[in-house]
Formats: sequence, structure tokens, C-alpha cells
Amino acid sequence: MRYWLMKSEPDEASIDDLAAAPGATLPWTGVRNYQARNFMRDVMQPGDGVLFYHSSCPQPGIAGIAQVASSAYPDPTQFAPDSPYYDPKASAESPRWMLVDVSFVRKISLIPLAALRVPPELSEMRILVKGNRLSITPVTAAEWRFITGKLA
DNA sequence: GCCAACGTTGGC
DNA sequence: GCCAACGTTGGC
Repeated sequence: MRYWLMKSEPDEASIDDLAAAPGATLPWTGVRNYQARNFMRDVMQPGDGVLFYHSSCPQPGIAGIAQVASSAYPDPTQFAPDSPYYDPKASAESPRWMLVDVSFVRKISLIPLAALRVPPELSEMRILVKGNRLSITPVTAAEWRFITGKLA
């Protein structure tokens, strides 16, 4: 069992959108970065814990808890010419981009980015390292416990 | 809108 | 394989 932080722009898919989705589950479409893809393809397992992070918005921060709900399979948006995530170099025979399904666990009162930067226990979090842009990053068990342990 | 930081592309 | 140019991310 591993833990992850996954960024989503709330305009695209917020924690409320996830909760409202059919089965409270969404396919994590649109990842077009190899490192993030490899995490989903090679390392993630159903049941892994996910910190659902809102990015590129007025209040960036952790907005909820989710979990990995499938093993990896090809991201269908790479094959859709009308999708912003279309990749002409991908084909059904050799898909480039893989994703997992993510399920809602619960919403939390937002933990702002600025609050994450305060405790020394979280100072090594990948999300907080300067220059980090990865949309999916591993979270250690200690970081997970520290964050989820403080929730009401 | 700005800008730092990073990833990808493509010519050589 | 190098590296400059370009595009993107994402907080502020």
C-alpha cells in the first residue's frame, strides 16, 4: 500500500466533481508526462491512498482524500482527435498514455499550500520542493499519517 | 500577467 | 548525444 498526491485543476475536476461522478469514480485522464505516467502504470495499486490536491486556482491545497480504484489502462483521450489531450503519435496498438481510476473517499476542509509548508515533518514533500511540477508525486507513510492524522 | 523552473523537441 | 529553443506548469 502506497500513498500519492495527485493534482487536479478544480475547473477541470474538483473533489466535488469526484464525489458527484458515477460511482464516485473518475478516470485520471490527461496526464502527459512520462514520470507521472510511469507511477500510474508501474507502481500504483488499487487501494493506494491519494491526497487530492487543487492546483492552479485561487486556493491551492489538499481538498480531499481519494483512493486508486483500478490498475492502469490506456487513457482513451489520447485517441480522440477532438480532445485537448489527443496524441497523434499514440495508437490503439501502442498506446503512450496510461491512467488509473480514482475514487472519492472524503472531502476535508482545505489544507492550503501555505499550511503544508509550515510543519518540519512535511518539509521533504515533493509537492513543496522548489521547481516541482509533477502532477503525481509519491507521499511517504509518515507524511500520510501526519496529514490524515490531523483531520477531524 | 509575470516569471522561475522544468520537460520535450529537433537540428546537428 | 548535445543543447538551444520552445512550451507548459503553477504560485503569486
